[in-house]
Amino acid sequence: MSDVKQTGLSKTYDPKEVEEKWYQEWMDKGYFRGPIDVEGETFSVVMPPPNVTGSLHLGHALDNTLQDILVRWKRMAGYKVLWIPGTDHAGIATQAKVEEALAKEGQSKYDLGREAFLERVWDWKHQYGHRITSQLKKLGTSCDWSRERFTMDEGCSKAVQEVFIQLFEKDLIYRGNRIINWCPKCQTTISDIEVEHQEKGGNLWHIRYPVAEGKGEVVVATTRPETMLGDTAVAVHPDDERYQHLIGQNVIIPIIDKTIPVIADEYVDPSFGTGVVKITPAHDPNDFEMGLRHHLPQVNVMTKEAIMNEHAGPYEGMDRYSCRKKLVSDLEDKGYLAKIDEHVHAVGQCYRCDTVVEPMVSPQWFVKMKPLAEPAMEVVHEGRLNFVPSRFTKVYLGWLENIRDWCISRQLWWGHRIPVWYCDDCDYIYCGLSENVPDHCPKCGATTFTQDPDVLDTWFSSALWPFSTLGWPEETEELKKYYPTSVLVTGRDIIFFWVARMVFMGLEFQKDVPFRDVFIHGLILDGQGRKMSKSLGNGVDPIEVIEQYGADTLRFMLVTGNTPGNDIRFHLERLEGTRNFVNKIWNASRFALMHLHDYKGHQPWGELTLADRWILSRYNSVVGAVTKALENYDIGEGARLLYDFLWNEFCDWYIELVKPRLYGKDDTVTDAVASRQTAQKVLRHVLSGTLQLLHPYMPFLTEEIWQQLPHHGDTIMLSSWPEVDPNHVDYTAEEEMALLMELIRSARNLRAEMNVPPGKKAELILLTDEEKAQKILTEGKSYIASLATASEVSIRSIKTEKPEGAVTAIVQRVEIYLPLKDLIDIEKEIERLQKELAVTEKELQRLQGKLSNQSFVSKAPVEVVEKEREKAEEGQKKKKALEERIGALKSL
RNA sequence: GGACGAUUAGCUCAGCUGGUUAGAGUACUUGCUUGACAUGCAAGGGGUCGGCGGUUCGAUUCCGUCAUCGUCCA
Repeated sequence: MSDVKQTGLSKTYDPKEVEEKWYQEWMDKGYFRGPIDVEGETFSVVMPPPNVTGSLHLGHALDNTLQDILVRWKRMAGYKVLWIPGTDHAGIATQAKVEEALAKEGQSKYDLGREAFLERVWDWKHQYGHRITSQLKKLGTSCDWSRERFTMDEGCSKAVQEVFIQLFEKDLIYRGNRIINWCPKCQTTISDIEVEHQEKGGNLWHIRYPVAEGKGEVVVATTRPETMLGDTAVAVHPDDERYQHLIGQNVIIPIIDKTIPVIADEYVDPSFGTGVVKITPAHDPNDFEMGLRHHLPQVNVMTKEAIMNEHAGPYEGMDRYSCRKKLVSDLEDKGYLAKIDEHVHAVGQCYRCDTVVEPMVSPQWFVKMKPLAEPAMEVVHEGRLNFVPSRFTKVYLGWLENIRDWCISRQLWWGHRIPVWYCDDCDYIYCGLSENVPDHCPKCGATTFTQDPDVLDTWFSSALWPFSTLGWPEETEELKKYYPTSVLVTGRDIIFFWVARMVFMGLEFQKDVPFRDVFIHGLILDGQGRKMSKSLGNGVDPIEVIEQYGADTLRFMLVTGNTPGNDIRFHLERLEGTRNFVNKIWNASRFALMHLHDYKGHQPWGELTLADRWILSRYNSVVGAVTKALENYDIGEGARLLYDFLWNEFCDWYIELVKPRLYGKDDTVTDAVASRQTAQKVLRHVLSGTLQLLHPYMPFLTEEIWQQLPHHGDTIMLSSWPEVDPNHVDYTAEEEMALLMELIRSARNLRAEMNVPPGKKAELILLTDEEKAQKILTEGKSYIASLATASEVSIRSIKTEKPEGAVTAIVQRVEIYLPLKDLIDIEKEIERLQKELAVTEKELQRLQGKLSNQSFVSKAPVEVVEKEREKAEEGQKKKKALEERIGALKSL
């Protein structure tokens, strides 16, 4: 009678209850907390803070799964781990949401006023700010929630002020009247990288500007005719022979009859349009620079709403596009329009609302980038900062090399207020903490100051995230212990926005990189390869996926079959495959548990069978390979290795091989009890270790099973990461099993081709003269019998008489005979063998061709040549055996 | 205009520093209620690795070039 007990586990795994239970347990026990007073090597990560009012999308799910995998792995590997979570106040996005809500009540933020409006935003934050973090918990993220931060909490705000003040004092922050990108809809400036350029079909209008003195005209090409109202010059290239005579003269802007000079500047591209360009310093960044070089006035012709203003003469009050239309038709009527060409050009749009951005001159705050960018580039060259994959280094460096000053002021209410006060009576500026605003202006003695109304770019506070979350500007233990962080995991779309800025801020304020590695992953696309977006409606809600399939399935699926940095197409079918894998592990574990109820933790291994030695060796190799994959950030590769090992080697082979021993039905062993105990030990060891390797990927499932297996410790989370055990590396066992597996497959193939009913046991005769093979066959006889459904397996010498009425296959110098008596059709069998012979001959030919190539033999490494030679020999023997068999059948 | 990535089985993707008979999942075909699992088992079919050159004894892998698609920058 067998020692099988029911486990009480259901046939299919139900993630829901399991996941909630374990997450709660981990939280209650404080397993996620970053230790402070414990010595040891550290591993720290700051979570890219999602928008506080947002909800979890697949991008977050991927990003945080990757972080969680690294974090859980390192924690098991004995590192002192700190993973800080948090959320971002997301200036424009959040403000827009609250404004939207207000609009539904028929109100605007101006109706409320600044203070009341901010209260509303805080209310909103308190109400919805926990949604995304609770969603992250469903995903299984093991971050230290006791240290959760928010970019506008007290500490982060303090850091922001401190950084602003220090940069101001170092002259790295300045206020300037410069050209910025203005979003007429959001009513704020945005930085250069917040402008998205889109190719759009437009026109190139050629406009005649009459020469002021004397006769003639110049024709100017422009994509934005309405800005001509703000022209303060036209420019030509200094070497352009066509226009030499005009340099220094004046031309007249049509319609408004304004006289402006013709200037010469290297910047002008003589081959573009007519080689004469209009210069509008107030509405174009390049013209702005040129205007500075030539001391041209700046004429702003638009309001903040992009409505033409008083400088637009007859067009005052029109929006920029109606103005364009009207102006063009007026020019045409008056004969000033030379021609219209079709022209594709890049139009800058607001990343938030897609409104076409208007370059404008306006007083704003800027960060001087050159001195900050230099060290941020150096650390990469010095190897102190690494990008994974490395190709992203170029993207990062390229941006920093061509960087322009960063406009950090935003005309919003929600955000970090700029810590600057202006004297109401003179031009004195105070920059510092609010509690230290002077009573009297040191310059004029006035007693009233007004704070700058603007707030800072959200990315300004995000840039400080790696040290503000650790408590800076206080000198905290966290900061000492965990800065710099180990790795930043983020999408490739925010290298500029965020990564680069964290690096220079970290270098400036901590004198060290904020993280040593930057692990960049791709974006998640829909099945057709399109970006997921609200407007397309092709988004997939990770929470729905978790509810349907479980977090482990989602996590594993997201990181499988993908290489670092590459985009991922999201296919629902892939979820099913992963769910099946989860279920497979569940059932393999059920099997193990059925046979482990009486497991006593038997001390010695006992006598290991070939199958035991094989699976232990394979398991060991997987331990090494998975660890190495993780070290290289090859998360997908690690997942693949575990999938293959568990499904193919552990389930399909080892469990099948070990069944007779566990059921006590292996009559080939002398001591059935001892054999069973060894099997139990190996089964538990390998399964338990594999679950540990899998834990970073599938935290919930692995914990659930591990808890039921015989184990030491309270949680798999804090169990020690498996290490390679050299005693279990056994290449001989791997080789021997490989032969047996091949034989079994081959025998099964014969049975299938001959339509032997699956349940019917049939005799197998194996012939070989190889001593080694004979030994292996003898040892593996019972495996062959059980897995190839053989009634009897006889092993004989090739020289003995060949079985009659049998079908044949040849595997590595072993001839397999499946005697079927009269059932076989000799003609058909000859045909089958001839097919096989043809394949063998073809391969042999290829090998012989290679070996007879003198340069191959002399130039290729010896091992390679030797390997080819062995294969050729093998093929030769197989060929001979096949020919003999065919000959024998023919002579019947 | 510049840079980067992709192009491998019907579909989705692996394939590290050049030597495997080019792999997986899925789909497909055939047969199976085999005492863990039909979310499963077994056996199979399916690819001139985008085109053209080059380096090499040998190229899916390295180099050049072109094509198509995508992304970023200007």
